[in-house]
Amino acid sequence: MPASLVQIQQIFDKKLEGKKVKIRGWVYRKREIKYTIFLLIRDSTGVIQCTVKKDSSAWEMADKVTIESSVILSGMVKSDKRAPGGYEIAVDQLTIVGLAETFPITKDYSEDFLRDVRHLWLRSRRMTLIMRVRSEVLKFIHDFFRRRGYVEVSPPMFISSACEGGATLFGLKYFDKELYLTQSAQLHLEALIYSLEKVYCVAPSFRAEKSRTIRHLAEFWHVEAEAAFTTMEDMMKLEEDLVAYICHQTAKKCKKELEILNTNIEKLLKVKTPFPRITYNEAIERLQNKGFKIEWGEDLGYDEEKALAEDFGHPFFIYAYPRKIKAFYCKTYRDNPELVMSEDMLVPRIGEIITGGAREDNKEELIKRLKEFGLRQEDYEWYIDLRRYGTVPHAGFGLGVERLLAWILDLENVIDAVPFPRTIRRYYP
RNA sequence: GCCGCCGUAGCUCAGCUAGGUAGAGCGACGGGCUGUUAACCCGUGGGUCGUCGGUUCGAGUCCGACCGGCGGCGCCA
Repeated sequence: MPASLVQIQQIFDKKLEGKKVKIRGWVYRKREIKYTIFLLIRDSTGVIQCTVKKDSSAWEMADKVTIESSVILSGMVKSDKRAPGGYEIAVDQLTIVGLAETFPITKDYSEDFLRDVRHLWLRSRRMTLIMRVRSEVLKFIHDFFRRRGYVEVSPPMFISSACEGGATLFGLKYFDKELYLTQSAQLHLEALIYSLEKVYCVAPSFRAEKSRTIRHLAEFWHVEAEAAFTTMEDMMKLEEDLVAYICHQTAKKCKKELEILNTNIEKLLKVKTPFPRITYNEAIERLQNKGFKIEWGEDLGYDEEKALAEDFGHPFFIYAYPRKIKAFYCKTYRDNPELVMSEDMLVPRIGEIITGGAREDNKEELIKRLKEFGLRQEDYEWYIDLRRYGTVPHAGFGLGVERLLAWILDLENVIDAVPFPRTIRRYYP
């Protein structure tokens, strides 16, 4: 009977003991003693020990094979207490698909070195698990929005005018013109609510912030949503529902990955809506009581955010900020124009994971605010048009995927939440 | 942009305080071992000590500049 091609996990799940199987994968470990070669073979589903005896016709190939070589092998599945996981394959046939040169990653490594060989480190168990969870989290995000009637849209990456501060734009040559990489899809999403009403996207945003921290990437994945006939309060409810949904689904569907990654699953299960909400004024008061030297009107620094986050231990909101420390498009409170309807969701250790709020929907107010920020009206005429033709109260938000993942998975740095991180210093591989 | 730390073998590091022939472990290679669990034992190779300059009879070590990286702040998701 010919060996049937299986994935490694099936050998452990389906009790293929006594059956002849064929697997394809990579050599994860190789250990040799006089009459036996042990090969630990990994594929995308798991790792299994394979034994090659000296009298086997596969001996010659097994002797030659190196760590990380790609192979196809077949043999009998046997139960053996000495094998990791309880099963192993007694190999009778081994083909080397790609003989690997000496693999540079060994048991002694530094963070720095792993960043240089990121393209190879992605094969590690740890990175593989993180990438799987990332994939699931993205799926949960799409599931959530679609159930709520949101339409996925595809915003442009090339833009002609800034959304956030102009200093953090990446400029680039666009034919004979100067353009920028987008910092946020928000402005373009706003244009789409006039027909679709509720829209969202998952797309990269690019920011030339010269930040050297564990929570900044020059290219990060941004979940953004925008909805018509919506207030900031509606949006905060949507945000907390989304984050709670992601946490609960991840805890449930990625239990195995979270356990191997040694993640605090309890933390995810404890996430409950509604999240605590404090105003900016309350935040300042709390901080002053804690002894922070901060005055009303100043923006919260990372130390301040961290101190507040420790009080809650869970995601929470700060809202109603001073107008001057938030973006031009934020809508002011009509009864107190010094404050804007802007809100941040913060989590312990990482800080801000979401910023959202109501957008200024009055044409005159918007033009006034553009001037206040020293922006040229002609660069934003298309955006002002959205207030000229059937303006509507609306709100939206942006969520940083890597920051959320870093919090969920207790990662030390957001760079591990993305396969090929781009920071001010790193763009290779 | 400001502040701090780091750079020695393919990898992880010691050597620097107090200048005097370049070291260890892992990996690689060769050998040994009848079941290994990132095996173990014996052996062999492997270095412009980040770069340039200075001090000195002599610099990995002391001094200066530069380059590269990591982290903190600010800014942000």
